[in-house]
Amino acid sequence: MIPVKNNYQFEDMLDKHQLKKTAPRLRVLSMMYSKNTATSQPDLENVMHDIDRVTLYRILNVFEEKGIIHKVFDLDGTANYAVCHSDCEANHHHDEHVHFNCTVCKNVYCLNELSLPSITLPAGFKPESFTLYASGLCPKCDKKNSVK
Amino acid sequence: MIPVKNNYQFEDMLDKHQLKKTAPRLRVLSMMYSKNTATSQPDLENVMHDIDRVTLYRILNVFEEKGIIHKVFDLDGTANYAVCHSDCEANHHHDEHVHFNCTVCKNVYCLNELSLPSITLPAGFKPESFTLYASGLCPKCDKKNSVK
DNA sequence: TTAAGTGCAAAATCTTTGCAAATGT
DNA sequence: ACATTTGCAAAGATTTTGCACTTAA
Repeated sequence: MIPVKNNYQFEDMLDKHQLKKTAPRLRVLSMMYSKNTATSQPDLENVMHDIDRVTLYRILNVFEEKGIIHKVFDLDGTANYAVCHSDCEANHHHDEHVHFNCTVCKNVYCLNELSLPSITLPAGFKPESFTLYASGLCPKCDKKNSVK
Repeated sequence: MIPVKNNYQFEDMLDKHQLKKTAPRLRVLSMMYSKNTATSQPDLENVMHDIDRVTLYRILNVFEEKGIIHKVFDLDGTANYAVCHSDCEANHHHDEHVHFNCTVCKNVYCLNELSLPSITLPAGFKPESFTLYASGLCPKCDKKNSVK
């Protein structure tokens, strides 16, 4: 699990990447670290009405460039962003884990704890990274389903 | 490998799905079966200048609904479509294979021949489908790279 | 003949760009 | 003080919708 972080740690993260510690950036970081699912630009926009749409796009882009978050597309093709493991570097993500996209609530979970089984590709293909996507029912939606 | 098909077979495919055998649909089918990589709407648009942009969107959508093709997003989040295995059904795709996205030519290859190793998800997750995405150099781009 | 499919125009989204004002260091 | 970041307006790009015309069956 990703450990909970406080505001000082978010400020440190921005410092480390030579980013100014602005209110919008700290709020985005805080929101992303408070969830265990990935966040899309619309998710941010729905909550942070006072921050400009464009600013949110720019924050997501710069965080991705710096390796603070990584991008993952959900079943609808919407870009979702999740906080990276400590071993992510700028422009070189180590996001070789499993992404789970719930077909009901649409949330994208990064299952960082699972490692990928190795797989051999046909001759000639030189893979640099792997991601496994699973889709189906997440624990919450599965529970709701069986209760009724 | 997906066997090469002729025009009669494309007409049969449309028949089977209660779709009218129109020229635009036959041309899209023919193009998609002639390649071993997935096709995006822009790909079609670039080649078929005389077919309306909207028609191409609609053809891709109806083919996907009928289970003739399936959608896969590339590294840029662009929707690409690839012809399905015979065991795909309407709205229930069996595309549990490996997708390879080349970082140079951007092509998406469906490696149908590879099956996925089974993987156990954390408790509570009920997966319905899996897809493994790999990205890196495809055989063509790797060859070009090593020649120079 | 008529239901389905296409083309065009226009609307709705989604994302990026340019620039002046505001903010962090 | 100065470079960075933000907000706003506008441009670009992508995808969808409505509707009249055309085509396949």
